[in-house]
Amino acid sequence: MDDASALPHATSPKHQQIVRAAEALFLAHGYGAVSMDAVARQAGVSKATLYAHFVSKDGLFASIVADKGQDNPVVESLFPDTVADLRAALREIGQRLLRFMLRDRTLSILRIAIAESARFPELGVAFYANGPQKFRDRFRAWLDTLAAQGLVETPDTLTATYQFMALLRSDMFLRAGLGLPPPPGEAEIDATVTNAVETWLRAYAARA
Amino acid sequence: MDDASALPHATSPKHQQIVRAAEALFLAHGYGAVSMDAVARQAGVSKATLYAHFVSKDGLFASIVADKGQDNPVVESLFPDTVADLRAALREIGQRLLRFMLRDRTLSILRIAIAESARFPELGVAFYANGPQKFRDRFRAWLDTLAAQGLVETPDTLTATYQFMALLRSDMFLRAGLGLPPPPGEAEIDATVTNAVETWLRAYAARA
DNA sequence: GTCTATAGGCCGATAGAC
DNA sequence: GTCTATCGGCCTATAGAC
Repeated sequence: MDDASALPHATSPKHQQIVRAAEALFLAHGYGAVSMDAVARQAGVSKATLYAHFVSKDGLFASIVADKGQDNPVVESLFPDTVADLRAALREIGQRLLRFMLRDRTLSILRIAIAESARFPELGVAFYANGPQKFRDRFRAWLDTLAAQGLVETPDTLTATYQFMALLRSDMFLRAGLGLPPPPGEAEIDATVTNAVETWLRAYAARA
Repeated sequence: MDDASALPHATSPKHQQIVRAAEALFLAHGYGAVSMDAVARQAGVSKATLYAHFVSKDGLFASIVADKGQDNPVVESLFPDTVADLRAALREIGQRLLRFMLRDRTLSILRIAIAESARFPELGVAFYANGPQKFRDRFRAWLDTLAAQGLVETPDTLTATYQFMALLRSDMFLRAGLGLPPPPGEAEIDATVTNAVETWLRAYAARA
């Protein structure tokens, strides 16, 4: 997003101050509610300096949000080639994914992406590609290896993947996205994962 | 929200023009992106008239959104006391609910509720209560009667309800909420409903 | 590169005539 | 009740000194 030939280098201390401040403010309050004055104040620089590093508010916002969602719960060790206990493996994956989806940071990015999807269509695309799509592809590939080993039975591992993710979200993801109190507790998360895994296994576990 | 003793009557023609204009603009563009000038222009009244009917922009927005989400797909005839074909009944309910959730109007309201849930916390509560919660309660009551008849088997009809709704949403609800192209097609909706019903039946249909 | 100071515009909200 | 006209403020963005 930056023009490296004209704009200061991204490793400059003030640049990083600006990025940190903008990230915190945009994620917390959204695009419209954050002014460039507020970003400059929080970053401890003048507005002119801010505009020396980023061409516009749009540009600043886009460069901030474009780099988000890079972290995700896809850890290779979660998807072992050989599985002794399918139920336990699914629970571990489910716990990891659901807790990631319910993190404040994840929900903040989701809210921004949904709220500004009309003004910045690429936001929705980036969020989906970096988050759900990345997990979906990795999980589906894992299911394919399990299917080849006869551990799961389905002609459609893509649908099985979508359903696993949907069962995990249950209604907690919607409720958390809407900011409904109370926030999900440990017990509720554990129970949702267990229920999701049991229902999914009834549909897709090999009938021995 | 209005002070009936000081503000013009809600049945006034100009009042309705304002409400219609504000509803269209807020749902299409969100709270921050819509100015009172724009509402007045689209309604064909002056800004002073607008402020004679609504005390502030916040008040206008709240009174608009508070009345949304009253329509929902809960139709009593969808939940018959006796069910000859459980699969067919679930498919009919699923088709109805999923198509409702994917309507432009529903998604617009959802986006607004999520985007402005920080500034207007009651928005998220109202959306959830008028939409998902209403369907959830009605569907669960229906499942209870089916369980009493031995058609479904579960000690936890609430979880079974959440899972049915989640399986229907699959990932289409998230994708549509993020505005990702292309919008869901007929074939995709039909297939998602079928897959949801089949997976749910494997988990909860009585083993006869 | 960074600052102070400000241009120029749009915003929400109101005053006052009719 | 409805209008025209306008206020004061905050916004994005920039000019000019250092």
